[in-house]
Amino acid sequence: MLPDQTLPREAADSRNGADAPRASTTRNGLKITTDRVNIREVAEQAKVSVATVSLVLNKSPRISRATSLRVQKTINDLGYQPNRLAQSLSGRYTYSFAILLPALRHAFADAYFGEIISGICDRAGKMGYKVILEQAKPQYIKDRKHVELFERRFVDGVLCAGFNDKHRFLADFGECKCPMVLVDNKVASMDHVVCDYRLGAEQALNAILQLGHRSVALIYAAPESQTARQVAEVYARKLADAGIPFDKALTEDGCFTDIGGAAAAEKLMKRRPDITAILANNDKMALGAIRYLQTSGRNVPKDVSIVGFDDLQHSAFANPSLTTVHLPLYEAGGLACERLLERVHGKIDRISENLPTHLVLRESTSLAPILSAAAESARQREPAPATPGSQRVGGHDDGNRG
Amino acid sequence: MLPDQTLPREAADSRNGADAPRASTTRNGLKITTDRVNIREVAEQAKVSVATVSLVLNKSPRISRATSLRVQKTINDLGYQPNRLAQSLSGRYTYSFAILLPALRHAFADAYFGEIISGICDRAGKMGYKVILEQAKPQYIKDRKHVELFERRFVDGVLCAGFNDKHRFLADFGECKCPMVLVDNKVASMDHVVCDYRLGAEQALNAILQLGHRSVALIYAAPESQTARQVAEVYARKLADAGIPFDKALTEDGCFTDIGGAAAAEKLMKRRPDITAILANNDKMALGAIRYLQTSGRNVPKDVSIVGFDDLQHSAFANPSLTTVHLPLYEAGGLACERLLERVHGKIDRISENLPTHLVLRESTSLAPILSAAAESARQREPAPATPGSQRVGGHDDGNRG
DNA sequence: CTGAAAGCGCTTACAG
DNA sequence: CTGAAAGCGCTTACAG
Repeated sequence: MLPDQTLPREAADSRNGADAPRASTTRNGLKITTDRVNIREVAEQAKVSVATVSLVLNKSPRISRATSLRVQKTINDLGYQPNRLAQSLSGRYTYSFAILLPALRHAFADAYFGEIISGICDRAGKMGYKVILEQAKPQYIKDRKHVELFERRFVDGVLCAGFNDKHRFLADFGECKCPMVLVDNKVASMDHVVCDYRLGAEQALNAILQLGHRSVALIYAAPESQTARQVAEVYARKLADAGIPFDKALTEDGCFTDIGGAAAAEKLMKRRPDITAILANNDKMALGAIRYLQTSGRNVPKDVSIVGFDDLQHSAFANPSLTTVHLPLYEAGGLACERLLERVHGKIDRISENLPTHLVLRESTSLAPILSAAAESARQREPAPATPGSQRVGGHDDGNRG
Repeated sequence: MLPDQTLPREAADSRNGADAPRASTTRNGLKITTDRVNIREVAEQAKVSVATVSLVLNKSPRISRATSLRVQKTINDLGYQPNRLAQSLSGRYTYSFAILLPALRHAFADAYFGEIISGICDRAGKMGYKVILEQAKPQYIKDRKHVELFERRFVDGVLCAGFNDKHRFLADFGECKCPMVLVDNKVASMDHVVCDYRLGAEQALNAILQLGHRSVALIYAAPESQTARQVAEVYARKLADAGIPFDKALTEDGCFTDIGGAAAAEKLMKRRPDITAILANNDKMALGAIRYLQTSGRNVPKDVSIVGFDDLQHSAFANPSLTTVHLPLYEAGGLACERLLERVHGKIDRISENLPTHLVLRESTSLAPILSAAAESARQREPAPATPGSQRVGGHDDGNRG
């Protein structure tokens, strides 16, 4: 009896050209052809019809156990693998999804997108799906390549990350009834799986206010992004709740980039040198702000505390390590993938998920300077650890998903 | 006359279910069906055979200009898009490549791989190829999914990044005659496109030695990697050339990670407190080393200079910004993609490319402390710029590719 | 429970 | 220069 996991055998010799007639030889008592084995050969060898092999392949309950086992054995013996082009051409599904990103330079090198992509790929792999990578460059959209993805049968669905209200082409998917889900973004009433930016902003501002900061700035980005607007809203509300009136001069656009974050921090500090804390809408802008503050002679966190959003892997290795709102981007990617498949199968017709965040307290935040000075005399100094420890705050892991 | 770039028209109404008989109506004088248009309908409308449409589609020179134009117009009018599953099933190519990465956690969030992936995707898009993402997890290899990529006709070729001599499964591609190219790695005699790590190491060590450093450490990684071995070789040779004997105690494995880099720096500095410069085999380890040095009370670069390899985007935004060997990873990905296509088409049967590097001088390097002290008195201080400037050294852009 | 046959939408010799 | 026909390798009603 053969072991359970018989590996497919490779017919290594290919003396015949691709167009030569299929030459079959008998070796080890098994029929082996020099070309790829197809379903017809399996059928012949197992003495059943091609239809039966197909049904076995697709685990149809209509096939008797005996027949199924016999066919299965033949499949293993011959090392048969169904041609997925033929499967998809005849069948309903391509078993592929596309990830569509904005037209940023070297977009796939961005750690934010990388987390989402990793989450999607891992989950897709487990579901038997392949993932292709696409970027929405202007010419791409003009040529309607995003719709072509479906029309030419490349994919069953698309996962979009990094888009906002301004990306009007997103509506094309809805018009074509093409399954599409936004990951970590909301646009109109489209399907989405997002991190809870409101909750994240609350967690960040609770920490900042608790540390005694009263002059708190916001480096925002892309007012076209619904999640970014939510952060701005919570920022205004939480300060108001603490008796601090909203001041537009304390907010600046950082364009989601490190350079933009540095530039925004510079404008803010020049306008309001009394700022003692800055909340940034992502880690890159937060790190850019730190960079500016340090090169302008300020100490982070003693002079100014910084809080970001994302919790990218290298944010823990910055100096100082970054206090930030952890966004479950990897999980959002995976969940979007799963829901998208259910959507493709018609099991659900609406995707709307909201994943909880938590704050990761690291070195870039401290007491407001005025409190810090008071506490200084009463406190002992401890050496900083080599590897930055992180403290998790406000985790809502009981799953308050919408 | 219709404009040149007529967009395909969508039959927006789908009152008929998917399985309803194909309903054709006439609107605007054009035949429009509620289902996807296929090649047969184009042929009927253009009053030619299906074969002719196919030949027009594939720009065969055997079709007369008049016929070609007429068919082309019908294609535009009907908004016909060939089903690529059918094209690939009948034809020779899938028009897809796979990117295969090692089984690291969240591998796609890694900026190093991200640069390579971006380079591949951009070039593949221009070549009309799609790119799918795969990860070589243990079970994946055990199930021979990497070979299945070809056997089940998912792809025409595979681009591998991040592997080394220990990844024995790479040989499977050669046995199956499956086109595969290694990006930024060499293994045995397999096809590859690499950055010139020898040149990079020379550029880094030239700079370090010129700054007067004599006690120079190396944080290496993966001796199974041929490129990493090359850096170690050049390190030993350049020091020897400068009259500094090789000392194993000055080298430590950093496992290619930031944590590993920090740990390696700690071991090195405890063993040899006199070290004034460290060369790390990648940026992550370099940034980890900086992190350790700073938290242990040392100043980078005044006490210890650090040089990395990669030039990742965020390395320019570290504090201090990182002096590093720029690896043309984006370009390597693109070139590998291009060569792989030539290999698939049988135009070449061997890929071996070597791309030049250059050093980017930033803030993490300075004169050796002893020289620095001497120079101190004679030098004026300048304030550091907000955005770190970079100085490019040793660029060999005249293309000395092997 | 299984088989014969039509069909998915293309490409590619082969004829003319 | 163009067409009729076979074929790529599957799936899916439809019969029995």
